[in-house]
Amino acid sequence: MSKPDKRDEIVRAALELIAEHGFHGAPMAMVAERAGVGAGTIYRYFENKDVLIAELYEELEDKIYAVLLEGYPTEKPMRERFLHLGKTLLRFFIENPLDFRYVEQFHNSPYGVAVRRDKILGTRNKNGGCDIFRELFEEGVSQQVMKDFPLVILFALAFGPLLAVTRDHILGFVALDDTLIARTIEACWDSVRR
Amino acid sequence: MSKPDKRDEIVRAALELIAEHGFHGAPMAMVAERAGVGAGTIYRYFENKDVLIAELYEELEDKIYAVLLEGYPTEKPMRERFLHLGKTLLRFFIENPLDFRYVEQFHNSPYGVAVRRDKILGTRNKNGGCDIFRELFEEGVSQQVMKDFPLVILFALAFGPLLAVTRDHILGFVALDDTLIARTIEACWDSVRR
Amino acid sequence: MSKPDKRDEIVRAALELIAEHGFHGAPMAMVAERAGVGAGTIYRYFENKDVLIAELYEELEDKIYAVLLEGYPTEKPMRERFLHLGKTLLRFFIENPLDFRYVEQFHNSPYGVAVRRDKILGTRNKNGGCDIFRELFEEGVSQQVMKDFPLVILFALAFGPLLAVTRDHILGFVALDDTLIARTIEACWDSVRR
Amino acid sequence: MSKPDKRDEIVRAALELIAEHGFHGAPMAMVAERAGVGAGTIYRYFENKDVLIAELYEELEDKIYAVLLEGYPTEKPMRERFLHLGKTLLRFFIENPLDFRYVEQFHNSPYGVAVRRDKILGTRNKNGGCDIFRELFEEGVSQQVMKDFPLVILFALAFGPLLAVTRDHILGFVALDDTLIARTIEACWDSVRR
DNA sequence: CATGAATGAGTTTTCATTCAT
DNA sequence: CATGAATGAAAACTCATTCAT
Repeated sequence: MSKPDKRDEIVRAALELIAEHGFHGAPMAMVAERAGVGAGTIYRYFENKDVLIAELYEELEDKIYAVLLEGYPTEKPMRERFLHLGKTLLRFFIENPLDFRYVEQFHNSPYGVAVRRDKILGTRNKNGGCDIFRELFEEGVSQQVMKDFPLVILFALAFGPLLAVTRDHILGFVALDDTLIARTIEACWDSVRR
Repeated sequence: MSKPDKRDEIVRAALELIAEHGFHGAPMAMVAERAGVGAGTIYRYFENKDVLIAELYEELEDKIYAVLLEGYPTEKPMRERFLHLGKTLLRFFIENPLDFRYVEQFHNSPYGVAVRRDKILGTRNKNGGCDIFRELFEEGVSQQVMKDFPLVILFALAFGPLLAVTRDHILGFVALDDTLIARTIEACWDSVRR
Repeated sequence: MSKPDKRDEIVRAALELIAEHGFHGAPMAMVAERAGVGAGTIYRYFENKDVLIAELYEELEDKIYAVLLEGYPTEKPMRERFLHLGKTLLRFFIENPLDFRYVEQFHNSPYGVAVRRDKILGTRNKNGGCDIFRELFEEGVSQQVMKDFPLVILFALAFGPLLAVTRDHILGFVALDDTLIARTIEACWDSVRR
Repeated sequence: MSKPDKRDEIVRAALELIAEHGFHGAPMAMVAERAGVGAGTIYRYFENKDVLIAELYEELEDKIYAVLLEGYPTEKPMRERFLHLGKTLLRFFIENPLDFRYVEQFHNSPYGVAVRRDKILGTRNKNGGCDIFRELFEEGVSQQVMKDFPLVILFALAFGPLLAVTRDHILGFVALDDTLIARTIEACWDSVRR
């Protein structure tokens, strides 16, 4: 019972520090201190810093996928499903800025590139909630509701603005409320739908 | 003739290394080595690493703005102007992947955030080609051709997918040709237009 | 037992090297090597080189004050008290040439000037054995046993020759024995007494 | 005519910078800049930095000796000659704080120790105005006007307070006027006279 | 002669990782 | 298992000196 506790503390501390200061602004000693454990203890749970970073990312991904799947209107029309996913994701990021900052940092690092490569090439068996998007887009294309783009481009049209908008919100460049969130996602829908 | 040579070599080396390995994966010693100069030489041209990073970014920005303005169809309808900008930018990034990677790294760093803040708040007098977008979007909104969004969100809708798509192309996840580029930018237009 | 050991070794190594070669002739790497520790270890005990230098000085000061106060003839006439202090200090420096060299280096550096300023302006609460001199001189002036000089000048008359003579002894320009020490301090007394 | 000009400018620049910032706070490039010459030019006049430092010191010494000898009352009694030397030197230093700071820096450095050694051991043929003190003290001892001390100690008794007092004056710890100067030197005389 | 751009060895400091306790 | 003191390789930056122009 004490083992998972420590692990969780380490993960939480790493998330906070990396989200705020970046990978290089979060020395292991600082992570250990904030987690309330010894520096060496981290290495009992994670082989090294890279592994800690990668596992932390995977946990976040799982968390996000769980949120996305919750209340996902499987039977509703595609547009509604798209809007649900977009709004849920945007809201999640806005309410969990640390998670967002971390995910962003991760994607913009060598680690992130490798993970994406695996994911897109389908190497990874566990694609998590990502499949939900893939299915949605594939269905959208095949049913001629969405534009006939490669999946990767549909992802870009849907997520690109979403991430950019979240960043701006967190940095205080724009204040997103529910209305604006909904309208933004609808604009994204305009870009993917026929 | 030898002064600009060295400076250029340093800038080129920094661009390559930072684009490929990030700011922290490009030690000054490595930059010097790749530039074919002594380590101390860099400091004759740039006060410190931060200054080198910032100046390199500014040079890239100027380069990009010049490209965007070239052949900009001032008199044509808004849609065409938007498409021109989008396609030109996308093509530029695809043809200059190092520049793209660098700009991305920069934006995702403390430096970049500060610069964006200045730009959005209009503090910087020299906003370069950025103004061209601002004007376009402001005109689009006021003439009710574009959706009535805050500027920041219009930026996100236009650039978000563009950057995402470029990243994927560079990583080899999708092969963008002229047709795909045109269609992608048109999809972006769908998201901003009424 | 190992913690004080390392710290002591570092302090000792720093004292030796700085005494012999000056602040700039004692790189941290050299201090570490002579102390038999890793370079990074120094920074576990001292925040940076300046702090190491300052703390080392304070330790020396405490040591010196302790020596001065030991056997200080509080009740004896002023002349004897003066001679006691002078002779004790001179002997201490001669027997601890490294300490002397270090204190001298320190006083002749920006650090030292700041410390002296604090001391003279009485800003520092802990003036240590320095007070013993101040009291002696103040009493000497008020009782008209000493010349009516500002304190600073009395200090100069008493310590100036003492430091100069120690330096010469250490450099081998003169060989001070107990008799010569006593006579030298008596000469100093002649300069301050009425 | 232009050669000595440059040399003088270099020497002046070095004096100013070293006096103010110490040897290590006066890079050759800075000396060159302040002197208004190219960095390489310094090396046409001085083999290296050490030589520059040493020659600068010698020039200062000559200057000081010249001042001391001017108006030296050869025929007057010893006391008056002593007071003349002391007061003249003290005044000179107070009026030329840069010179003083430089001389002090020099004495507290490896360079200075070597020079003093040469001087005291009489190795150097050119002892400059130092001889004037030597003669005075030797005469003082032999005529039993001064205490029977080794020369080195008499030097210490005379110069020690003088340098200390100058330092304090420059640092603003005491304000020396003509009266205080005279009284201070008289106090020094008390310490050397029988 | 004069220059000042170029150099690279040397300096302080940080931090991921290990290992004796 | 947990610890955290110790490590040393690596980073940014400085500066005395040289040498092509």
